[in-house]
Amino acid sequence: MKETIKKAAAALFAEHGYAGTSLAQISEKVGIKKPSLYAHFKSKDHLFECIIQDAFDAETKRVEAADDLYKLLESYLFLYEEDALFRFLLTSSFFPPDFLKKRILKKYDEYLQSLEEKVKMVLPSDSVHTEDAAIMYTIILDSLLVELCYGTRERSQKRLDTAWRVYEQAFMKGQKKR
Amino acid sequence: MKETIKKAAAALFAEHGYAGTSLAQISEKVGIKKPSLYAHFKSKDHLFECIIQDAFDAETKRVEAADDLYKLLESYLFLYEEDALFRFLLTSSFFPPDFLKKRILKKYDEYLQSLEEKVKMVLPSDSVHTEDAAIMYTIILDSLLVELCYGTRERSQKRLDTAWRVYEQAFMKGQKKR
DNA sequence: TTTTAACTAACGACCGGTAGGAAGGGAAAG
DNA sequence: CTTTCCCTTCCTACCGGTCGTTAGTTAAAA
Repeated sequence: MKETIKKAAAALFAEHGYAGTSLAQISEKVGIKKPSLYAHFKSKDHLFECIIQDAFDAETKRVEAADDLYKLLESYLFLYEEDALFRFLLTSSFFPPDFLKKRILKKYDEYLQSLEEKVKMVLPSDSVHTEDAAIMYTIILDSLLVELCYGTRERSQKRLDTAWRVYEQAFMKGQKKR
Repeated sequence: MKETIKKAAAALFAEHGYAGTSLAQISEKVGIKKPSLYAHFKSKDHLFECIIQDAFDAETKRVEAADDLYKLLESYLFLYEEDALFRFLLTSSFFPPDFLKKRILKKYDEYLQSLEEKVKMVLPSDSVHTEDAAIMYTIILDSLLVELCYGTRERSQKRLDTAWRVYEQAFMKGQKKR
């Protein structure tokens, strides 16, 4: 049940934001009455925090498990379409409720850092500009996430293709092409 | 007075979102009572729409007046810090209230298109990959806006530097460096 | 027998919005 | 020049509705 509630709430929070989603909407989507939510979560804030913790954990695992930089980028295309929890993470990071702003910023920082380390690990150590490569990678990722929020799937794919061509040319010369 | 209200509302909407900002907060910030707002705007929706129209108009003008691609990117760094109306545009585009989602998406499309045309105008016509250059430019811009929302000023600047170095190398070889 | 998870009822606070009137300024009429 | 009138802009008081949350109860599970 707890998971059912989190799932429904994540979808609603992702679409309408924290302030724009009411407990009445959540309970209705789950199929229970509003006060019943309090048997599982002690407040709206608490519910939100539980979900975002799940979302960060899942995303961290994904990044840690990745071994191909391009595939990691590409995976976000599917993820955005099919995983409400990921959409929740995205919109809540772009626009967190006030009471979580600081903590989310911190987590985003850690996330960026883990991404940079991942890039430095995967890229050949004889590359001269690994730091630049890491920054450029986060640039591509962030722009991809923005495009996913707005554009069509096709346009996101095109953006990824173009960006990756430039990226390979700049930082992976001589490496095996994917 | 109308302008005073719009200014205060824009700052609040930018920080807390549409649903997270109440008319009571706005009127308090302005220094009048809540019902007085209705002498100037017929509803909360209407107020929001007026502001976002202003914001889009201002941003469109800025892009049209630009003649240097790098300077245009750089200008966003200042803009984000000093212009509440721009921050409003940013957050409202990332996360629009439901009743405006469609219209804002459309405006964003037009905005991207005007940006692409701007890039094609400014870049030398003998460039082979003007289309790629245009897409890559929007990638850099979007990622810069994301970083502005989260990171420090310095990190945004670094991101811009790195991205621009790659961009010049890929699309402006042989052109005068800035 | 204790715990858990659901319910109904209701709370105070706040929401966007309305009614109706007071104060002030500017233009028109005397 | 004064008076009247109107329009704008603000106010106080209040509306119905929704918000997140609590109290108290019930029924089934452990």
